[in-house]
Amino acid sequence: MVTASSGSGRSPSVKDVAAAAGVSLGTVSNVLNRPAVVSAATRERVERAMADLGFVRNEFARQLRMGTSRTLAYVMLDATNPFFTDVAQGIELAAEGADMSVVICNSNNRAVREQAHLAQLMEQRVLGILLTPTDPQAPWIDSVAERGVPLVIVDRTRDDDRFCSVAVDDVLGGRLAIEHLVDQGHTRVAFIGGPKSLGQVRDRYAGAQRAWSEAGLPPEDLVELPTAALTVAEGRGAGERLAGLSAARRPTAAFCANDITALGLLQAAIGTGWRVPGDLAIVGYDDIEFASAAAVPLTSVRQPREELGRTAAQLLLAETADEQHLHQQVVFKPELVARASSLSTG
Amino acid sequence: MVTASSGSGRSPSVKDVAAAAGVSLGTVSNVLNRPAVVSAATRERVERAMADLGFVRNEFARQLRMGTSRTLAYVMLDATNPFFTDVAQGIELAAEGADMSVVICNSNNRAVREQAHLAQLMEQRVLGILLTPTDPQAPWIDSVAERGVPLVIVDRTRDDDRFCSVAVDDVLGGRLAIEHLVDQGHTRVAFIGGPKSLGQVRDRYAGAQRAWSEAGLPPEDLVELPTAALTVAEGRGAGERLAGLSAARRPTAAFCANDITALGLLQAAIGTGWRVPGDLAIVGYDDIEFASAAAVPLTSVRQPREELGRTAAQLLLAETADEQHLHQQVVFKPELVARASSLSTG
DNA sequence: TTGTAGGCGTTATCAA
DNA sequence: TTGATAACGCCTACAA
Repeated sequence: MVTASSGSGRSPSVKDVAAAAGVSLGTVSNVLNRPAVVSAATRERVERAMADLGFVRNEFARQLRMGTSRTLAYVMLDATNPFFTDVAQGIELAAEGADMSVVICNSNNRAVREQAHLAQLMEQRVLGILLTPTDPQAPWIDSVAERGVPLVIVDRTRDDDRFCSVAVDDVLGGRLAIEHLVDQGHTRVAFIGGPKSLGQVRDRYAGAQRAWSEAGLPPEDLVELPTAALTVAEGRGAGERLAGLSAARRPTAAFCANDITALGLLQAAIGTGWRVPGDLAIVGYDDIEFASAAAVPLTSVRQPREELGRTAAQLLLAETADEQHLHQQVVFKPELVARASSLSTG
Repeated sequence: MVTASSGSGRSPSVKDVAAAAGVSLGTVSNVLNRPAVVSAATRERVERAMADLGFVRNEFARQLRMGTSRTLAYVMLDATNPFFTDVAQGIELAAEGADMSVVICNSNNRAVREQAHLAQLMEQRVLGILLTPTDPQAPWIDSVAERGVPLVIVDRTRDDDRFCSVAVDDVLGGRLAIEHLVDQGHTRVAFIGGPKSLGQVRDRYAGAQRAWSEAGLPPEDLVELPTAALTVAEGRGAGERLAGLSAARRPTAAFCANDITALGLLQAAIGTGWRVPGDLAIVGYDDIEFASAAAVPLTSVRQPREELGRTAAQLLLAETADEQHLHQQVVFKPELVARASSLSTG
């Protein structure tokens, strides 16, 4: 029952097992990898020896010999952001289905960490890498490809097509939000979000503007309230700026570039005594778990997060399997989830 | 500039580099591991050859030879729970400081996944394992220790002391919440949470009861509203049950076993038209990011999450370094963060 | 300062 | 069905 290994200097190898079972090393290997080929009696003897010794197969030696691993890696941008954990979840499910394992790394939004992780993963000979990059154009991403390691870009896109990528159409997302608010009869709407250096913010705003002008509404009635970041505090601040406007000039609805900002705005609105959506309708973006848990359940634009991860993993697996693989850029469509914060009770 | 490796069957080894640079294999190894010992000229030649060939050191071969890895693993219970991602963050920081790398696995609350991860990690010869177990008493955890792999239990405790563990004192947390509400003058309070099969719920309730009786208040005035899970919906449901009570019998405050439940309760309260904290004071638990973003910022009990992870990693590193290591159970104290949802204005 | 040789634990090939 | 042996790529003595 108790293992012999505890206390021993190094863990037992196939050689030790072979000696203990009184068979050759090759037979032990056969028990491990092609049990059918070895007789029941010896197999049992070997298995008992393995159990007695507490044998654990050494993955390093195995991979060295085999030359190929069955491990994918996901280098995520921010492990504390629920968006990415859901993406990771999708990746894991797809990998599990293909009998692969996944190692998750976290760059924490720092380029140096990303580089370090990529270097380490290449040394570990992972089969392929999924990456949400700090900067999609960064040159070190190319060097991964040059080393022959398949890489798929997740939730970002690149100008060229040297990689597969999966992303969500943020322009469409912005459009959906505004079309919904226009449908609800709003003719003066705030766009709250920033900074514009974020591609997501730019795209969502662009989609909003396009939908606005297509609705035939004057550009100046889509009021931009820029924020320094997509945080609760900035959302609250935007709410206070809104409160400072005269009733005539004040928008009757706001589209926030993400849910966090929208929650801040909602907090400010309720604090001011506004009814939501009566005095101010609010639409967020991301449909985080807490959007529906808000005091007034928040209308939001949902991105297919798990599916994003699943698809990315599938593209990666396809690329590892097929040498003559053609890179493809998959773009998912977001969808609007309408809740109380924007639905005029009527 | 362009690598020679792309397209070649297998990636270049030290031998290839040696051939390309016109030196011996040992010299290449020296360039890699003891650059000081090789002359500047040859070093440069070797380095150029490595760059030209796109050489990447094979970590498997390296570890196999060296016999020891510099990798820790954290098997987390639920990657989508912000609590655990913060713990993971703390682990990563501590590991980074000790020049170790961390692989994160996710059991998704499923015992079979946990077992599979543990088995795989042992095959990968990780230096040590941090684990938030699905069941702290599970026998397969012991078998990790029997194989001589250090393991630290995170955010759970075991009856025996065969492992180091770090956890937070939930009994104290429950006590803090109730003491705060009693301080605020409440004499009829609801405890909302469940199921009791969760140790956390049991402990928080026990602490609440203890503080309540120590305040000299009659036990029946700490009203238990059990829930089937710690979800928004269950919190909302509890709110509706509260609304069904006559004004005389209705508690003036509620302590929820976690923030998610508290947010559901808050939603119901605002929906019913209650003022918070005027008609109902609310205290949650966990101090998740969105507690402060709620419509009425939520009072909550905060656990030192990053510190939990950091300490766990330090214990693990100590255990790997010291053969005669004594296991210790570290218990952190939570703290109450008072916000508007429980602070009587005036 | 550089080269040579042996072995880490595994798997696969081939012969018995 | 089993056993012996040769790699896999790297690191470290030790020899030159």
